[in-house]
Amino acid sequence: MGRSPCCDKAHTNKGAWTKEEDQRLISYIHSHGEGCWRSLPKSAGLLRCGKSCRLRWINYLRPDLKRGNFTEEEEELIIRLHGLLGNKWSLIAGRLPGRTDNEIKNYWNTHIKRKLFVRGIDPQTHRAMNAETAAAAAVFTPEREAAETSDICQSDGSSAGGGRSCVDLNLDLTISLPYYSSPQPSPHSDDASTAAPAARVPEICFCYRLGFRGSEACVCESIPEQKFLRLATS
DNA sequence: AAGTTGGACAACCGCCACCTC
DNA sequence: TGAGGTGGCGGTTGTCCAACT
Repeated sequence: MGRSPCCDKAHTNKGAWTKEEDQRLISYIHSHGEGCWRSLPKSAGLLRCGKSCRLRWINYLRPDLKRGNFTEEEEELIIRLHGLLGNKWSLIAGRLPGRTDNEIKNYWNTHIKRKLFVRGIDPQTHRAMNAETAAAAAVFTPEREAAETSDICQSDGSSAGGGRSCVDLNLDLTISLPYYSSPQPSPHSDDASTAAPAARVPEICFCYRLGFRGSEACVCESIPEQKFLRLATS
């Protein structure tokens, strides 16, 4: 006995989405929010698998998606993150606002892989592929690391130990509030600079980061004091 | 002009982890 | 505690289209 199929394949559409299907999905999610993907197609009047709806929304229809070409900065960040995380596309996507794991995965396979090959670097191991290129393309030596880091890091003189802080390269993968190196004013703390690092929280609605949108579930905008509290107390 | 090739990207598939009962 | 349901993830495939022969 195998697992039950996620949907009735005999009565679902496959392939490219039509404009009408997109519109149905968008309007349904706008009025009901994300979630319960299994029952969503039926409720929204779509002849699609729930998984397909989720994928279409996350990878293409979400309003906060950043369309268009990847910038040099994004590309370098992806390479560095891939070197650290491997094929953890969702984690990498989490560090690139507006980009999806699918988009990054595709970009990696079509652009970056080739570029690394040209450089003589194995895209999987991020190491030189042969002895000839090893000397030139050796990675992760302290000197090279420092030189490459300078590309995506900026000197702001505010951080301890050298006065450097990396731009959005927080690799803390624990489930917690994000940490920012530069102090940000917060209504929860009178003096952010004197607070312990763990207590410094930025002004970001975590409901939003979890996928809630505006009026759907989040009331942070109307009650600023509740930012973060919903996650912590629920 | 027609056929072929290859790049780009959307979409699907199967597996896994987590949650609920 | 284990079975089933569900969502999420990564790998792979399918399709479109432009460049090339």
